[in-house]
Amino acid sequence: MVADSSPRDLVARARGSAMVRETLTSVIERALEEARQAGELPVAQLPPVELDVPPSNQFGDFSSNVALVLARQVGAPPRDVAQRIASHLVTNGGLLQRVDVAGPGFLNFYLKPTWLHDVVPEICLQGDDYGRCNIGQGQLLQVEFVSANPTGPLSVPHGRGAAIGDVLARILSWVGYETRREFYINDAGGQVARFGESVEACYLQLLGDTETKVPDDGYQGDYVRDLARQILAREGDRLRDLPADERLETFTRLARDAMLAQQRETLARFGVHFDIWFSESELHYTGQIDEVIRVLLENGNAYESEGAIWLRSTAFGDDGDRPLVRGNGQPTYIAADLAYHLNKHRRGFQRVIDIWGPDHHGYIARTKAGIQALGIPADWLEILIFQHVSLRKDGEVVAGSKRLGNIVLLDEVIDEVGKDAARFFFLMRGANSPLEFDLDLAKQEALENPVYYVQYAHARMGSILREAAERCVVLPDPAQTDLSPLQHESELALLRHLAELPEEIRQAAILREPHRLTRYGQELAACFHAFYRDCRVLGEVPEIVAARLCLVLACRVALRNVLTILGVSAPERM
RNA sequence: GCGCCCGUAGCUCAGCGGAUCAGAGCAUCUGACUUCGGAUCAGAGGGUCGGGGGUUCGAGUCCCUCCGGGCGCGCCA
Repeated sequence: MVADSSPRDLVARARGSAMVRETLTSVIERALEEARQAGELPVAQLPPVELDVPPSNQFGDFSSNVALVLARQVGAPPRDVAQRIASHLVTNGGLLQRVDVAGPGFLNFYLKPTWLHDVVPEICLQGDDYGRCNIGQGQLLQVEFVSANPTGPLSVPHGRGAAIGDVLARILSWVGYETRREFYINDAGGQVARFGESVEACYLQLLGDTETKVPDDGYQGDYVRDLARQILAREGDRLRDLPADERLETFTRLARDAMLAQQRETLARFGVHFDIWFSESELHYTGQIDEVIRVLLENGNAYESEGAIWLRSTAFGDDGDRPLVRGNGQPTYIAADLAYHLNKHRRGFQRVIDIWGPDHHGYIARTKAGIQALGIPADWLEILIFQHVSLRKDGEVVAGSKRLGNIVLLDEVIDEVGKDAARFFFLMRGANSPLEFDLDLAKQEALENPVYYVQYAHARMGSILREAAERCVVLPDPAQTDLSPLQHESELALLRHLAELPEEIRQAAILREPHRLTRYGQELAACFHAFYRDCRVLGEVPEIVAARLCLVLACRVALRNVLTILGVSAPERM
């Protein structure tokens, strides 16, 4: 049952599959360079080498379209170019077994068959770290998301933003960034004051005041009255007799704190924890907003007109100049936001990603213009917009409109479908696509539900390993086990998927697309279920039992890592 | 009017730095349990990738245009 492994082979194995792409890429790059020096590729600059996994393994383990990309520059038919490259590829003694030129000019690479088997011990060796890499090189990076006004509970769209931000942050830390999650509390503007005013009015009404009404542009929901009741229960009627401005200030503060606490609690049960809660009002009272305005006036990127101060955002590609300070002397939201981003920049973040809802896309141009006006490069800040969320319930689509007052709360969704399903569903679509969240499906404890499908695969892995223990089968050491019995098509397909995890994570990070991992999880689960059907683990001859148990161990590591990144639990039993 | 997003199978959506890209899940139909969890799996039907131009040897994929849907365009945050 022990492999034919000399120590040297084991070393080679341990370096194994995560480096397969890198190794192959450098082999190709070397061939390109040699071909160029031989005068066969007369181009100034060689393109980056892209490796794809072909749709069918009859096209090899990996393929590349470099020849197709180069053909025009070289001025030769793609297949000829491919042939020239292929002739410089070194195949002897290495990873690479064979290269084909196929179709219009693809290079198809066939690797030594053992490369897939080498994946298993490597995964088991790396364990919780399988899938990590270091393209971020420890750069300090911030993801800012949710950042709701503290004037109400979090709703469904906040949930989508929270899931995207949280998982993107985790993905980025997996690829080597030093990542911080930050929540910007918009607690300084007129909205918060109006909210305080609304709560204050309810409070006074509870004390029998029939004169005071909630302002028309105030907040009307039941939660406002609930909050007033809580304050009444805790503080009694003593707030009634405070001087008017002090009373409003008090209610604004109490209301803000209460909503913030509630939002924080909702996020916690959603599995989202922020490193920093940054208060907008801090920017006001520390003079950072005044400073930004002064700087912009001094460097000529702001000017006074019509009694207001304007950001010259048109100088940086925006459609119009934007007010920074109103006629009444109050700074606008943008002024605060620019001060905030300058603050982030000063805190040393090498890159910042803001995740905004669809209603904010109009602010991208002015914000980017603003930071440039402050001397910060436009690409230092990335703004990711996610699209609208609708809910499907009992076959009907629920609008979730704020205007109609029927907003659905994130808490309600978590209550109904649970944290795991909620997170998973929010991440099933690309941020650019509108998302229809099917509550009925998310709630089902059945195979149709993708979350259960994936989690069930994990539970099934656990079940096999438990059953093995029941039967007193000793768990094999993957590094010492001959894995060559893994030859069934289902086993090979599973191995290929396992080998791709690091690349999937890398792509999800580079493209800022967390939804790739929910899809990957579904694919991996599907591969595992197919393997389970085709290949019995226990009760076979010992060599096969050992090899397949190793495969199961590796699958469990990979799937658990995916679920960990998604913030979805990986149950041993269901 | 301007801007952003979307339009791919009956439904919800992947694929969009061109080729090896016509895909997944659900729904529908048909099959598979003395055995590690059938909460599973296999198979089938189903799409001129919104329309039309263009670039290209080659276009869901890039460009233009039109149509349809969603959302934004305050000295609100």
